[in-house]
Amino acid sequence: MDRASYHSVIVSVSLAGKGVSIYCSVSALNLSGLTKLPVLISPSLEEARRELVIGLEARRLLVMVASCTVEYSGRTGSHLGEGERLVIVKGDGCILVHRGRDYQPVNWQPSGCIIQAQASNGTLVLKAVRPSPLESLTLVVKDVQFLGTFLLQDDAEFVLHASEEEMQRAIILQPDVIEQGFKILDFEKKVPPGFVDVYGVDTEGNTVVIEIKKDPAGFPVIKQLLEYLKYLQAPPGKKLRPMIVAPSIAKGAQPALAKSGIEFKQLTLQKAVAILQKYARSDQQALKSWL
Amino acid sequence: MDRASYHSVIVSVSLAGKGVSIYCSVSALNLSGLTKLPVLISPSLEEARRELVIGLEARRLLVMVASCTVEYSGRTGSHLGEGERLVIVKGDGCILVHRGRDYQPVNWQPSGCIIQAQASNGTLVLKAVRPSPLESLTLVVKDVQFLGTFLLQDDAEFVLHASEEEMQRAIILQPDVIEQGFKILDFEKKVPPGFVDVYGVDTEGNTVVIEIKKDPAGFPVIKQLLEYLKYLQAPPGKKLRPMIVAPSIAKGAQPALAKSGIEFKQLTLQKAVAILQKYARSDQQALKSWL
DNA sequence: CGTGCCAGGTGCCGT
DNA sequence: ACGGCACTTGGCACG
Repeated sequence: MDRASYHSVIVSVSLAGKGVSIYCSVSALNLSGLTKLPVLISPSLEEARRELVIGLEARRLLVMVASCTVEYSGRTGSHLGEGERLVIVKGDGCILVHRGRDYQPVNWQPSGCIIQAQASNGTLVLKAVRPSPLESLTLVVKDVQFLGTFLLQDDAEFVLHASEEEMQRAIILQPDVIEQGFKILDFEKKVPPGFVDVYGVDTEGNTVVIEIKKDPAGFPVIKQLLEYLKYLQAPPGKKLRPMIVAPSIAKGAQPALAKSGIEFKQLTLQKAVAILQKYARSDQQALKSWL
Repeated sequence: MDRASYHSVIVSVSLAGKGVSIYCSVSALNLSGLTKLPVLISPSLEEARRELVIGLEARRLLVMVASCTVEYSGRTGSHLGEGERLVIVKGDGCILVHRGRDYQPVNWQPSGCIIQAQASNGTLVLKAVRPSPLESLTLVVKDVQFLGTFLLQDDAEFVLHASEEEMQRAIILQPDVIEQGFKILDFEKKVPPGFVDVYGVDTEGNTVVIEIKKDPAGFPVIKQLLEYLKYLQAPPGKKLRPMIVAPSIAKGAQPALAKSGIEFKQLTLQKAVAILQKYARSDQQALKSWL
C-alpha cells in the first residue's frame, strides 16, 4: 500500500435542509478503493433515514446524536420532550437512548425487538417494538447531528470473577474452608421457598445448611436461611447448623444472627479465588491477572 | 448566511501510525468561522488522547469506537481481551463500554468517578476510578476507529408513568377505589420489617392494611404483608384486614392468598392514572399523551 | 454514611 | 410461559 493511496478520500459537501451535510468517505482498511466510511455529520433527515435503514439491514452498530422526543408505552409508559441525545442501536435489535448524564439510559428496548426507521412529515421516526411483553419505543427525530454505523470485530471472552458462584465453587473444591472435616452432601438443594446453596454434615454428623453471600450479610439473608430451615431436619439425635458464609456481617445484623442461632463463617472473594487458583490449574490463566 | 460559507470546510489528511487520520472540521452553527467539529476518524492514539483530554476537561459527551482491552477491579473483578467496542464517557463522570450486542454494557463505572486518559508505551490508557466503593476500570486502547465529542442540549423533563407511587397516589386521592367509605389513616407507616403502603379503616372500624404492587402479586408480597401484620393490631372488637392491591394475582398465588386470609383488590395502572387525571388538573398536561 | 426497597430493573436457569 | 434469584445491580429516600 503506497503513500498516495492514503489520500483516496472523498469529501462531498451538500446542502441538506438547513444544515450542512459533510460526507467523509474513507476507509482505513480498503484505501485503494473508495469504500464509504459510514459517518454522517449533520445529514438531512432523509439521508439519515437511508443510512439507518442500510445499517439496520446489515445489523451494524448504529450510533446517532440527534435531537428527538421519546415515547415509551408498554409495561408502563413514559414521555421525554425534545432534546439532544445519544441513540444506540445494536445488531441484536436492542436500542438505548442516553442523555448527557447518568449511567443508565433514559429509555431503551432490550434485544430482540423489531426496529424500523421511516420518514414522516418532515421528521424521522425510529420505532422499536418488542413482541412480548408488547411494548414500543418511539423516537421522533427532528435533527441529526451525527450518525455513524460501525461493525465491531470482537470475539474476546468476558471473564467475571465474582459472585456467589465462585465462592460456592471454592467451598465445593475445598470444604475444609468451612471447617475441618466438613463434608458436602448436596448443593443448590431444593426446598419449597428456594434453594439451599450448600448442604452437608460436620464431623459429629450434624447437618450444616449454608447460605452464601458475596456482600456483607444482612437481615434478608437471615430471614431467607430461617425460611429454609423450616423444611429441613437433622438426623435423629443430631443438630441442624444454619450457617451464613460471607465476607462480613452487615452493621446491625449481628444481634439477629446470634438470636436466631445462625453461625457465621467468613469467606472473602479473594480467599475464594485463591482456592480456585490452587485447585483449578486450567483456570489459572484466566485468574492470574486480576487482584 | 450565504451558500459559499457552507463550504468553509477544512479537511486535513495526515498519516497517523498505520492508520489514516481524517480531520473534518465543520460547524453547522458557526459556518463562517473555522470552528472544529470534534469528530476524529481513525486518529492516531496521540491525537485521540489529546481530544479525549479536551473533551473530559469540558465535560462533553465522548463517544469512541476503538479496539481495546478492559480490566475491572473493585467489588469484584473482570477481564475482557482485545476487541472493538463502543466507549461512552459522560459529563458526570460515568463510563460505559458496550459490545456489538446486548442491552447492558460489558463494563462500566457509575457517575462520579475520576477519569483520565494517558499515553502509555504506544497505547492509550483510559482509567476510571470510583472513590467509594473503591473500584477502577482500565481500558487499554490499541486503535481508535472513531472519536466524537458532543455537547448535548437537553433540558426536557422525563416523565415516567409507572410504579407503585402512582397507584398509591390514586388510592390516597380517592380511597373509595378500595371500597366505599374506606378512610386512610396513614401511608408509608413504619413497622419493624419495613413500611406499610397504606393504612386505614373501613366503615365498620376494622383496620385495613394495604400492600400495593404494580406487578401481578405473587408469594413474596404475601409473605411481606404477613410479616407486617405481626406488628399491627386492630382496635378492640375489630378485625385486621390485610389487603393486596395489584393489577392481578400471580399464577400460583391464589391458594396461598386465600389460606392466609388476605383480601385482593384489583387496581390497574390505567385506572390509577385515570384517577390521577381526574383529580390532579395540573398533572393532566403530562399525563394526557400516553395510553 | 448504612439499610430498605423499587425498577419499564436485566439476565440466567429451572419446571 | 412462570418462578426463584443473583447482579460490579443502580437509584432514591430516610435514620
